[in-house]
Amino acid sequence: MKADAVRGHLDGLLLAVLEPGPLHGYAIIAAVQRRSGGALELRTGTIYPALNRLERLGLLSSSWESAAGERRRRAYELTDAGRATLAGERAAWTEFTAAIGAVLNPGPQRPGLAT
Amino acid sequence: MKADAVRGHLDGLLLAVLEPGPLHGYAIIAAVQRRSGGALELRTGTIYPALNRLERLGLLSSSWESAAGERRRRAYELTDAGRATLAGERAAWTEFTAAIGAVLNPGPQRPGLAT
DNA sequence: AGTGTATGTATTGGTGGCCAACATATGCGG
DNA sequence: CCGCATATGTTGGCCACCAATACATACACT
Repeated sequence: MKADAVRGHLDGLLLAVLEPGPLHGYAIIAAVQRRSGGALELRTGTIYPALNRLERLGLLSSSWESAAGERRRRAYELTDAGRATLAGERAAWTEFTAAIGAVLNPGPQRPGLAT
Repeated sequence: MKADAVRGHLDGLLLAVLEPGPLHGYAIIAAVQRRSGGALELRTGTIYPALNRLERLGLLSSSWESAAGERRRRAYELTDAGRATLAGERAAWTEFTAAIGAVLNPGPQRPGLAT
């Protein structure tokens, strides 16, 4: 998978992996990698600014977890607005793949029956 | 569809619309738009440099058509290398959608049955 | 006690690909 | 002869993401 592959779809990925429950940055990277079967390897320089942005937009909320004997970690959680946006991202993804897919793999042409 | 949507997939689109036969620039834009159901509207500033690049790479060949009573137009045609690359782009597209899709819409989890 | 490794958060600079805008030319209908 | 649709092309700019870097701490090992 080329480096730049997630371009334009990063927000959806982040929101999606946070849907089941809160995660911190490192765990988000691991979750994306796992759920993609190892195909997507996000970098910290990619997600931290993105998480920050999503929080500023009100799609995520964060809180520091500092259990004793643990490094401090910041857990991100979906807000209601985030959930709504995630639904939108999923719809956009469907449209996007349909559009590109239709050009890349046009179904069997049936001349004369096109609508 | 956001403006930047085709980023990273442009080459595949161009090769795909040229698969059935040669087309000139303007017709390529129209073909992509038609096959995508109107969702993808490429700009001349997008495709002309791209077509040039693909020709330099040997994936396309071009020839000027100048029928009498017609504006001059440059028809682009797939080369064998272009056809091979198109196959690769299709495979890459499948991988790409599988990866993003798996993160965005993880199938019903079946704990304990994961492979 | 000291060293290394894995975990964890964060910032900075750079790049490349696409778009918006612009420039130009011509066939054709009114 | 004027405007519109068709047609090919160039230039500048933006911005999202990556690579590299920096730093801090828990824990295992010696």
